[in-house]
Amino acid sequence: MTETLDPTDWAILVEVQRDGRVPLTELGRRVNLSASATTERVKRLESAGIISGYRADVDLTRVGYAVLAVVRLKYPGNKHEPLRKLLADRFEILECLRTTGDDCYTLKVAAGSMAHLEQLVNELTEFGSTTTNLVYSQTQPYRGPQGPPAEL
Amino acid sequence: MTETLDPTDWAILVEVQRDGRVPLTELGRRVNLSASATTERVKRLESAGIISGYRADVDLTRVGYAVLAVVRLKYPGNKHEPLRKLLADRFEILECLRTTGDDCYTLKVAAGSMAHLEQLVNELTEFGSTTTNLVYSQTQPYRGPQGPPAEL
DNA sequence: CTGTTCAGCCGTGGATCTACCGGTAGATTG
DNA sequence: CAATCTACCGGTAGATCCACGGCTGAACAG
Repeated sequence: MTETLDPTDWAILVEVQRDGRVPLTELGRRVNLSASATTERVKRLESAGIISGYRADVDLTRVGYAVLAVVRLKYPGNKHEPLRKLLADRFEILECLRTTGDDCYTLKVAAGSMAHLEQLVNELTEFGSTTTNLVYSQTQPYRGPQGPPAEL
Repeated sequence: MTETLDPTDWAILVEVQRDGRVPLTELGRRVNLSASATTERVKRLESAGIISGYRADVDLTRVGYAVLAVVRLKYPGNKHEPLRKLLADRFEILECLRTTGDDCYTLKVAAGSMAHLEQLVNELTEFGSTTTNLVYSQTQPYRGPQGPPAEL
């Protein structure tokens, strides 16, 4: 459990989060390690589940999703299966966080138009009351951890 | 602008979002295309900005970030530079969405402990009133578009 | 001190992948 | 019809991946 990550591991993590397709030889060059040592470390990070996968980042607006919204869902019941099913079916729901507080779920939703968003929110309103906020802009598409957490 | 994506392009996007490190030859096999044709399409998607990058997914809990939270920030002023600076400095702020509604910003924040989160929220409270919700769980780490948006 | 163990690193060589080339079929245009 | 364009294919040289064995230094027991 207590996998201690040394500075080289963190350097690798920073690099692969920035460029997930960097060849292992080039990665080794950047962190001052041979290709084989780099390969071993990356494989260790992968099989330990620290690197859980690699993914391409797709620009939503350029593929037709002009509208991004944050929808908070106040969900009175505790029948979670129908909601899980909706999440599995509707790929427009990019992310779903279950949280503390009045709004049990916080969703990130992409839609092609306001009409499309309206339809999605209608489906969600089946489950409870919703609060929707449109997204003007997001600073970074995503950003991962760059080092160990501050110790307090 | 109106880059029309055919079903093969979408198949490629789905695959590289699921496995960003798949070799182009294997990717071609999966979408029934030769390696060179696949390479051309991927490069076109990249240079058109549709694929904006590749990144490794790091499991936050396994690298010491035990706490995930959604912080909404009500930001009365319109001096945005100091906030931008904080975002650039604090890598614990994973995502920052500027939205409509009372809460101008919605942030996703990772912390190593409640004390660490408290400190981060204190820094944010310099800018305005905050609402913090802890995250119990998230369905998928992330999910991108799997096809064109519904037409309405 | 000496020998053992082990983790981490390196270099090597065969298999695989990438980048680039020319060639072809079908659609479009003049 | 000829010219052109797009998307595809196959082939090849060079780069990369991957599994292997050897090397080194630290930790440790005798």
